[in-house]
Amino acid sequence: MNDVRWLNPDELQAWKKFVAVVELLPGVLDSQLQRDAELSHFEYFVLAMLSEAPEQTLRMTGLASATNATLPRLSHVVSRLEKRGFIERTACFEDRRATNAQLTVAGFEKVVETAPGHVTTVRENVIDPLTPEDIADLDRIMGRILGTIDPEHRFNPSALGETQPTA
Amino acid sequence: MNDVRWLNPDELQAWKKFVAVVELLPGVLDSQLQRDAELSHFEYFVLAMLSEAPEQTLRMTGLASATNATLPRLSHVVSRLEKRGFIERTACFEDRRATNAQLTVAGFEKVVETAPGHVTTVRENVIDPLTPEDIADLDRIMGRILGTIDPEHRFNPSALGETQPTA
DNA sequence: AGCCCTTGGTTGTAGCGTCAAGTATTTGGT
DNA sequence: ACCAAATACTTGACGCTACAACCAAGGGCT
Repeated sequence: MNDVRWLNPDELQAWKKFVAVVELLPGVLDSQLQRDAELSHFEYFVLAMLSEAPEQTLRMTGLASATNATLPRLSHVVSRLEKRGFIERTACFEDRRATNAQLTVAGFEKVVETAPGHVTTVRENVIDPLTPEDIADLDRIMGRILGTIDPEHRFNPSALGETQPTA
Repeated sequence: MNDVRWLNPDELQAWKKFVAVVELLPGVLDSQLQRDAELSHFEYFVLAMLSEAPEQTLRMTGLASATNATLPRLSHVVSRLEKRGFIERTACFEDRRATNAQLTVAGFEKVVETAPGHVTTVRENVIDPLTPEDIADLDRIMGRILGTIDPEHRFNPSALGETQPTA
């Protein structure tokens, strides 16, 4: 029965800090965006992913992958953003089951004006406290964890090397 | 106006992976605990922190710190766990404003029987994909981030070197 | 003492996410 | 050609969290 491999002290210490960050970071990102743009971090992320897509358009499933979200969650969020005039839903011609989500002009402007404040927050709270080696280590470690918790490879590691206002 | 320091390619790549993990990991932890113990990860964390405390008792504020939670959130969660018989609230004699949360026997047993499955999940998804160097790097990096996003030092880095079923 | 500010905690409400169910279309098998 | 299964998405209900408002008790100050 007791073949459980408990965490050793080093593992436990790292895990506790990691859990704390996972618990606290979303609040930090959300509150800045909520205060400055009345957007949750996830809403911003949806708009940002669309802003980088060709024609500012993505199918719902593709957008869900790009934002690490479930389809129901995305559907609700897109509905809200549609009501606020940032996104439009259009039918997909190749597959009539599918729905395209397209950024409106107002939505694109929203991303452009929101991005600087968001990037600044990310820098202050995550990037700038780290050295270049830390960044490389973080990338490697998160890549390894993603390899296990994202077995379907929903996460798309293809889009690299951008200086655009993704985040 | 445009004094924004955008993320360079390395920073952007690491940030995207980090965000994906922060978005996906809670779901992984929650679903295992929900399935096997009908507990959210946060509920489990509350019980686990109490199980390690002297007398299995902590004041609400202390428990909120230990679990990186706000007081209203904790209050609601403790109410639920109290209804399920895992926690009891008792008055605090030194400060009559305060409330003590104490683990019941049933609550302690719940932690004991739930811990192995949880630790296994943590191992499989986070710890085991990493090398010992990765663990050290993760600890260092999360410590640096915590230093900025947790300025009031709610997070308590004192309790180290345990092999107990914290996680 | 009397006042005010702070601290500790609870409660209500509103908003977001998850889960389950449902619809529409496409695909694959026969 | 037909039917079952899979895919793409939406919807509704329920549960949890954040925020704000609130109450009670302590600590300082005069």
